[in-house]
Amino acid sequence: MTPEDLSSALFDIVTARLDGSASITAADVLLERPRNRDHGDWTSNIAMKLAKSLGTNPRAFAAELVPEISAIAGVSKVDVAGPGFINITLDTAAAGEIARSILVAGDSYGHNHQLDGLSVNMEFVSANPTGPLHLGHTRWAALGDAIARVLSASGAEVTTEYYINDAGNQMDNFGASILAAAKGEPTPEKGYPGEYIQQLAAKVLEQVPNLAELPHDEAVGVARDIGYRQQLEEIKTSLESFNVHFDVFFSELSLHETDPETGLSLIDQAAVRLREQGHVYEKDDAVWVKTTDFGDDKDRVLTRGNGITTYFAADAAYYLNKKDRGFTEKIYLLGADHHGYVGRLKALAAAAGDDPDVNISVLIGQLVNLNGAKLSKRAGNIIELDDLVAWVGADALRYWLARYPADSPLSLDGEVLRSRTNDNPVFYVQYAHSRTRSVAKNAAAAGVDRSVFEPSLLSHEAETELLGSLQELPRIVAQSAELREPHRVARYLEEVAGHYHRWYSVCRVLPLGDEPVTDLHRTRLWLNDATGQVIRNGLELLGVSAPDRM
RNA sequence: GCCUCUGUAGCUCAGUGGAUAGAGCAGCGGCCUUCUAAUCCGCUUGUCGUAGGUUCGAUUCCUACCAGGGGCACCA
Repeated sequence: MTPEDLSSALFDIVTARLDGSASITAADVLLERPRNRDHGDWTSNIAMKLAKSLGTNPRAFAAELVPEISAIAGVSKVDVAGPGFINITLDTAAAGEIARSILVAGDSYGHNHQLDGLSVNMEFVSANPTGPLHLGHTRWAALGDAIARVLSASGAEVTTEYYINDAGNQMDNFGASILAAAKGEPTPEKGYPGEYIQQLAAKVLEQVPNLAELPHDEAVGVARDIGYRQQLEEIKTSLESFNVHFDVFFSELSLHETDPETGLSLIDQAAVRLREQGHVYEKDDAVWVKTTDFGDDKDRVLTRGNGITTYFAADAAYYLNKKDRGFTEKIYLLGADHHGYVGRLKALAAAAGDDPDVNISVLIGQLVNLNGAKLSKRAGNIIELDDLVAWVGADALRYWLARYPADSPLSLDGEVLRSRTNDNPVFYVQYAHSRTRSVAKNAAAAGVDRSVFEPSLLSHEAETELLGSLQELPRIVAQSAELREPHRVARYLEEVAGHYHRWYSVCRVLPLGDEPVTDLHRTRLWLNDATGQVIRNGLELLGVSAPDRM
């Protein structure tokens, strides 16, 4: 008896009762875990939802359903309570069966079909390649990667993508900064002052020892190109060490390159396409897109009076490129400092003929600060991602960043992240996992194996609670994917870990002293192992390791 | 001025219309010769920012207001 079985059985009963007088979908027949366990294992508010359209009293309607629900295999008790809740209690064996289901499903337990058929482009981080990843990027790296994982686990086809802003003045400023450092000159105006610039300059000089003798513009170009390649490699390495994977690194520069056959760049082509759709006009020597037709608060410039295209033009070309690659949904994960982009991106999607409510999602996250201090790359007081990882560990950092909703302000406290106490929930969860492993190991040594599984024996209150939480993983994952809120997985894991620790303290898997090994011990080993599987699968979705020992 | 996010226990925060609003921390008090005490058990804490509205029911949805964060380029 999985929750899905119960849910579909309930759905059939309600549908039959309706007899075509009202239509409902499976999603309407929502089964929930009641907060108060006195209200049973599962509860449904379907009677209250339907009472109005049926013109009947919710309690009366619920009461009519009770006999049929009671007849479902594995259901031991059905009550109508309060304004019309239907509270369902399962018999012990039916509830315990989930432990076996989990172990059969293994690493795929929790995966679901909520988003089957959805093709998603998930863009995040996209930091300028003019310096190392720093604190400001950590949240998007952890969150974006976790979102991609829950989407995939829910059946979506996901491509993770990093947009490299490798065009424009900033790259020249970057090159000029490296050149200045190579020559021992002060950082130029609008340049990058960080210590890493010195190291990049040293790399450039290794490859081009006569850099200082080249004509200035050429030297800037050489410093820029070599520095860029080096910096991008370091960014990729940092992301790997943070367990964040990108399928595609997309170069903005490639949007500017002209096709030798047509003489047009992707940006030019985008302008043509938008013009063909009737959304482009000229004013004050510039070329504009009428994004206000699609809800933007002002029109946007594609080509400036001086003939140079804007960053927005590249955004447009990039969006069209994603559309051409066939993604039904383009997700952008941006910081709150970019929230002004939402309107123009949505308008862009609409102008391109897409549905802005379906084909594009712009997720805005609040910024992170560390011990109250905000950091600026330009100011040179950056805290690099690598330093943070080395300081507190990738697991603690990723878990902390993933356990809060994106729109919740977040501050990092290095001392808490390093602490081995309940201040730092990652250890609470990881410890629970390692405990399941050590119990399993000791069980093997004590001759307890999984040769017998008798779920009706899992009748202790702590086991009921634990089983109840274990069966929720699939719906938690589906919900996290649907809402793009992976923090729900983290909060759920903390709940599972709590139930496990409490179970551990009252229910022994191993026999005491000279006690014989019983079927209860064997069956509990199933439950122990199933718990380990659930925690491992959940942590995997957050990109956090599940150690066997701590 | 406009847009947007946030406001829940002393602190940090969960809670996508349900029943008596939760967790961790902090505070006080318990349990280690038996599967790892990084665990567990007990006690204590609320005008869910304010005021209206929507309905069987609102911390949750809508409106206004108050307070705080962020944003409103022919920069990238």
